[in-house]
Amino acid sequence: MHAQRRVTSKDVAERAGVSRTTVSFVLNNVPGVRISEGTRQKVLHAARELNYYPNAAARSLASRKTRRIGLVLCQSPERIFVDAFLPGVLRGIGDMAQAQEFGVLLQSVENVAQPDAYTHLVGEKQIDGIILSGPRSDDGQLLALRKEGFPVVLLGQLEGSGVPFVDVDSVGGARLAVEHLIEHGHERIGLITNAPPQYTASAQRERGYRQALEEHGLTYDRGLVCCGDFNEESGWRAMSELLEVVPPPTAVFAASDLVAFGAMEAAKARGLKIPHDLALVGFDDVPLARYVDPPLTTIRLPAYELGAGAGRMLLGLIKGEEVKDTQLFLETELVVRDSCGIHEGATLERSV
Amino acid sequence: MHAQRRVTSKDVAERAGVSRTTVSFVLNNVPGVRISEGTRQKVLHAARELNYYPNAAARSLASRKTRRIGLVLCQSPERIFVDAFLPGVLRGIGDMAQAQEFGVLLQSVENVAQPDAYTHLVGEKQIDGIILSGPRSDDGQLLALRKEGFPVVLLGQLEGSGVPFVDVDSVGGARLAVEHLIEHGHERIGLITNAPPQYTASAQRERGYRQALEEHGLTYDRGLVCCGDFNEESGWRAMSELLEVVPPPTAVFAASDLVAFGAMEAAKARGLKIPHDLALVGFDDVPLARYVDPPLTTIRLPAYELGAGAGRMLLGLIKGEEVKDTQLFLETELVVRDSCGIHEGATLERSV
DNA sequence: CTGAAAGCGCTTACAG
DNA sequence: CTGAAAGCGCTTACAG
Repeated sequence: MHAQRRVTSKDVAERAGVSRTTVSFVLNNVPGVRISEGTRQKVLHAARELNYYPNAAARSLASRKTRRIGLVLCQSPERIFVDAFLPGVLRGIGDMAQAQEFGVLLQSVENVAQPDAYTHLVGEKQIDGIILSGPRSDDGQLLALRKEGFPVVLLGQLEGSGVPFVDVDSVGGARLAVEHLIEHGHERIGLITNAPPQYTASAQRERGYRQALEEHGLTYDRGLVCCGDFNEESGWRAMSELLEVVPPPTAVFAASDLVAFGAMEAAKARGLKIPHDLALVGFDDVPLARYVDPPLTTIRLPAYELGAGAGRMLLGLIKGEEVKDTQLFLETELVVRDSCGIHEGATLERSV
Repeated sequence: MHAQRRVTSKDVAERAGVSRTTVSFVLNNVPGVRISEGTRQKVLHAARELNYYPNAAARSLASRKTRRIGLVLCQSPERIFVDAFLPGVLRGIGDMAQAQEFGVLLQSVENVAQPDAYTHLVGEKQIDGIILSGPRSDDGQLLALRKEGFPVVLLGQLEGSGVPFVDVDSVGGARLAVEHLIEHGHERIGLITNAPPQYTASAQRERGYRQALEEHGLTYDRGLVCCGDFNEESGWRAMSELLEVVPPPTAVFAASDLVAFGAMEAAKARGLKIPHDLALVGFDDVPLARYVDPPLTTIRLPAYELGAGAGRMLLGLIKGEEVKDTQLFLETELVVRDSCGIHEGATLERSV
């Protein structure tokens, strides 16, 4: 069907009256090689006239570079959360790649720990580097790749692994949320974590909560901390527990919007009005945070920037540039809506 | 760094004591070539021992096949909507590709109409076929590719173009929504379209609305139809107009959840209780539809199946299989929640 | 500043 | 059932 003799660099060379070497030099803009402007123009012209595209396979084979990066998406328990940010992250990575004329090869993986989940991409030389979203410590391939010196950037971090990453500044984000509550007069602030404490992000968000309290002279009360588990249901349960505490908290920081939604429903089910009877702040700013009732005050994650940051870092690594900062924490932003109560007018009366 | 002499098919051949031809034959399972079981095992063994991966570039160059499909994502005005389904669609495509050992190359495109938005992928022989999401009629490249016989499958349709596609059965979905309302006693049912009528999906959803009315002996009243424009704001405006009509509709079908959210707020702002004073049904079932107040009854789109269907069709086309059904309409599903009012117990009294 | 030639690592007629 | 050899279309020392 679409056979029609392929245009090769030979055709371009002939048309321009030069060698294929020269064609390659000008089309790739090879540094350190000076081509006379006349020759350059002739080549460019010929290429355009013939509608020439260099064959990617031939190019890769000869140059040992693929001009492609792999994006490995691991289906983690945080999936719903990851899904909400995927479009932004994808756009960030895509833009960075495109700017350098790199392609993005997508690989979804059920289970990163399975033997050949994504290393075949490296073995087959399909890609020059990898962005791995949702790294896990039981992922043996990752460390192996790392040891070989293959460029890898994590979206999220793997503590102690030394693998370059870009991640959200979760500690700072949590602190932002809790400080906001403190500044508006709350002193008994409950925490519902986003996930069990073995998850890095969970531990970090708790740390931020703790820091905020301590910096403001409030004591950390273990009894005001409950564990969430990614979904709304866990938020419901956690909030139910918190409301049993005597005296109950006047505000709750739920370190995940999804968990916050469940928590919100639980509070409402007990007849509490949010924010009047209980202030609530979430974390993530998933698209629906602004639609719940009341709209949720939360911490926004920079999805696009995460993708762009990871893309930029990986591309730097691939090019052998000296990447100074291989541990990138991106700042979050407090999005004030109604659930925290500050729009209600008065801030809480200090009760002491 | 990670130089360590590459393992090639020559190494495997030597270790197995056969020629590279034979290695290629068994590793690729070339049909019509019978290799003795002994030889086959020797080769497989050697390959495993050496941890051999065939070089993708060399393979592509020699075979003229890339084993990759391109996924081109166009940033359309429906972006927010597309975003909500991207993860599912991606998973569907990824699963189909993976099953056939194909890779997925992602390309986001600002504007499909720009000259070389994605054809360079074809020119460079990066991919064997394309899935194009959000096709537009002013996309010249598409028709050109099509004419060359390059395998293309659309996600969404381009009427009259003859390009294979998989799409949602929008007409059927809209009918489902409106029939549901009719069956529960409504006779004055307003329509807020999801977008201006030049958009295919918009025209189709309106057609479904009309069909449902006519099949149930209700007359189509132009005065009960207002135009949405993708976002909530347009839904707010449209609902405001509809509520001016005398007598006003007792139910409204908003052919997009986002638009429905705006419409819902507009109705509430006028003091109407949903579903008590006005029933509302949306379309899309975006993730947040179940979280609004009241939870929105809507039409669910099969995101995963759209991706899987497009992947399967494209792979068939690439393999030169006879693809019987190149126009695939996927069924939607009615998701009954609270906004339509049927959970309120009684169905509306017929007023005639 | 430019070119001839080797080589990247496979697949695939062709021959036996 | 298996192998020798050409060829896919580039890049890249090397030479001039």
